[in-house]
Amino acid sequence: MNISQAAKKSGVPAKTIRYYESIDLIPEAGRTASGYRVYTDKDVERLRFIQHARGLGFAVKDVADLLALWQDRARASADVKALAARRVEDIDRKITELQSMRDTLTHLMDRCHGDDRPDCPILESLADASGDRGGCH
Amino acid sequence: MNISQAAKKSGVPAKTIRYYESIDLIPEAGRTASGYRVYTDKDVERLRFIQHARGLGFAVKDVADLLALWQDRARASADVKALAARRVEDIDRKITELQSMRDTLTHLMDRCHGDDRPDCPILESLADASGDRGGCH
DNA sequence: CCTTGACCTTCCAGCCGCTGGAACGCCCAC
DNA sequence: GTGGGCGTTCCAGCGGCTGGAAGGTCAAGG
Repeated sequence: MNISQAAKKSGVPAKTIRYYESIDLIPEAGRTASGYRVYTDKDVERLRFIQHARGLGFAVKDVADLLALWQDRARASADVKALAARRVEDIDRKITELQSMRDTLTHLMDRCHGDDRPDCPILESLADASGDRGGCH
Repeated sequence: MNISQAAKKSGVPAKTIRYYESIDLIPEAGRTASGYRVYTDKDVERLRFIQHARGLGFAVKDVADLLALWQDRARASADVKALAARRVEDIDRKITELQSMRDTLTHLMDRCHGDDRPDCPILESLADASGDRGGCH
């Protein structure tokens, strides 16, 4: 199967497949006599695995680790779980940060009348903001 | 005041200040005879404004818009509020996405015993994952 | 047999928001 | 004058692709 079929089956765009090959996330694909890349169902399976891991937000480097564990029959599931746990920590940190931004913004928006007059607590807060976070409760 | 003092006062690293100048987020700084950049308290105020807006996750382009509104005495606070509202929508989308990743991961982790045996629902799910999201309820 | 158009290839550039580093100049204290 | 700590410029790289140019290949239709 050629690259666009592999792309369709795996959900990974052809350009991205070539990119993954270039960074050695996937092995070099086979080639036809004329130089076209050729993919097997196994390759597609690997690409789908990558796609799912990326969909959970794993960095490409971590995906490489996950792939290695996946291939390793002697793996310890604890290693996989540890990777997942770190990813969850990452996510939690990000959610907390976003939530804090959200709180600040909605707090300021509540105080902004949002009409055609120039007075705006949002801009005032950006200009003042004595402390970085939390502002003024 | 020179760039490192402006950096200290504003919280924006010197390199980043130069970068902001290069992308025209801030006007070209004044210069001494020998070519050193010179900053006023007003420049620092502007940098602090930028820093706070970035801290709320506004893209640099949006920060430019916020700066323009800040400078514009005839602004409508509604325009500022609209920018903030779009930012909140953005944040909500991201939080939702992260939460969904988190849910999937913790669900899988609960099912992974995490010992030295190789069996691992996390890897199995990445390999199978019939549907992209949600997996298997 | 030739053309057309859809595929494939490579390589280079750009996105965002910095950040690091090289190679150089300036200024002040000792 | 010399050392070290500032400043300057410019170029490269991070992550994870994505777009586009320039060219080769392939199958179908005239």
